[in-house]
Amino acid sequence: MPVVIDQMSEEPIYRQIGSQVIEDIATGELSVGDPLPSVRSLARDLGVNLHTVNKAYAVLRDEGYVIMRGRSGAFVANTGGASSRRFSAEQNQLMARELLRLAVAYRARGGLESGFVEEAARQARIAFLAGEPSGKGDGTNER
Amino acid sequence: MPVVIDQMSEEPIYRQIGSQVIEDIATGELSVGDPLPSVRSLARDLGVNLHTVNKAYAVLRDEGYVIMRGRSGAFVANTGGASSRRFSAEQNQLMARELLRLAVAYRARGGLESGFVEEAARQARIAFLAGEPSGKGDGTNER
DNA sequence: GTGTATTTGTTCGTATGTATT
DNA sequence: TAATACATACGAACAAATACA
Repeated sequence: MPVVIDQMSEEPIYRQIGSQVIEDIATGELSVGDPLPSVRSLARDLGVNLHTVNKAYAVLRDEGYVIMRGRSGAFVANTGGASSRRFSAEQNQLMARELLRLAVAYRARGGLESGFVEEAARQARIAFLAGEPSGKGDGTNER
Repeated sequence: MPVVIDQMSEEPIYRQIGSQVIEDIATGELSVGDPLPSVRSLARDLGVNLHTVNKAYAVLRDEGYVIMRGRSGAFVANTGGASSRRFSAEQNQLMARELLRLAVAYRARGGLESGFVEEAARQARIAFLAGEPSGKGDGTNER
């Protein structure tokens, strides 16, 4: 996957990298599931900092072109850039697993099924009550 | 014990394995005392490294779902988390935070409050469906 | 029983992406 | 931009348990 960087260009380097990766996907040079070079190796080849490549990859990920895994690196995603459709099905399945895990642990502590459901309903009320999820994720503002 | 791994998922592989083992325990497919596949065999079946499976088992052990006897393998412990049988307010507060986090994320994906509560109730039903540990002769012979 | 081979979990080291400073 | 620490995943080598002739 040859990538050429023009240091004199006005376009940011991370954008140049990203554009060329998208180009390769479009032309078919990169297929779905293909691995991208690691941020370190590509950064070395291009003579830029690894954060520059990482930035490029992160943007591509946010745009839905690639997916990134811990050690395996970055891979071409199966969406041609359709960042909008962000697999809610997978997210829901993941959430279901988490809920089951919590429920099993709750039961193991001696809790009852009704107690778990009630607690879930209570937290749901809090989550959907807040007009703006300002502090996304964190739940220290319970009461 | 069929385990399915999604290499493209954002959830770490070791977590995917662990969640599905918990699921099998909750549904009764895995009973107390049942041996889990060896880390190597399962790793080979899944096409991942043995350390990934080992990590999954280690987490399950720390959470109390399984016990590991050196090189004899891993076995299902007496009902998830039974090691900490006491009703812990601290644990429940942690659970509440998790629930709130899941609910907020669910809402962010466009879900409704009723949908979240229903899903929680469904998972709770599964979790409490498994056979109650009828005071069996334990079996946690440490060492 | 004994020696060998296989299987198993463990230890050490490495590579990678991410977050923090 | 650089440096660091951390979490995830993999590979090679090791030591204990097991199986077998």
